[in-house]
Amino acid sequence: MRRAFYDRPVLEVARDLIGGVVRHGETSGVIVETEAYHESEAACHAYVGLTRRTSTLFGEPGTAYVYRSYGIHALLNAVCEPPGIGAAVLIRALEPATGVETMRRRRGVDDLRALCSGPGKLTQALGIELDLNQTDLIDGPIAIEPATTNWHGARVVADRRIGITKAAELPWRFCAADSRYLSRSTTGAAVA
DNA sequence: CATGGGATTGACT
DNA sequence: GTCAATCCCATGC
Repeated sequence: MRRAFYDRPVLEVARDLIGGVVRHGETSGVIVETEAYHESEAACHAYVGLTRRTSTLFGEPGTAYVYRSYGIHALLNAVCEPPGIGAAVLIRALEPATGVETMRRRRGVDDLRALCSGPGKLTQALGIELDLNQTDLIDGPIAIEPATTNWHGARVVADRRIGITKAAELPWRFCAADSRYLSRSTTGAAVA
């Protein structure tokens, strides 16, 4: 993607990333699930304002925000909106594409559907750790490529975000309808 | 400096 | 369905 792709309202970016391809080294997968986070709502890390932790979120759009969750997992986000606004899209699930054997080795499981069907799983499968926080998604080790033509027009459904206690009512989770590689099934309605 | 809380996962009842 | 693992970092004394 070009930087301008991320320099837009985070909800639009979250929806438009469905079908895109995340690549790190030889491993890659098609994005089938995302969530949007914005400084205006309490579930977003940037809600507390500018701190050492959140400085990445307030930086250049098209930057990777990688942080540790529950002391165990690394979670990957794409920073959005202009500098000074804290917003990002959490990449929650991928359909494995390339480097599948490497993913299986890193994950310690064989089932294709278990490799990247969760935000902590996909970072493990792609070998993404905290040292990649703040790296550039336009010209850095992690790349996000546009959707291939067969993903254009793919149906997207919106739903409530998963695993949060604040602002849980917002329908800011976006999923490829009928994908078999989601972290959880959906109940939401189709999005334009 | 001590404390508390997670944008999760996998193992177990 | 329940629950512990484990660490970064914000906050408060």
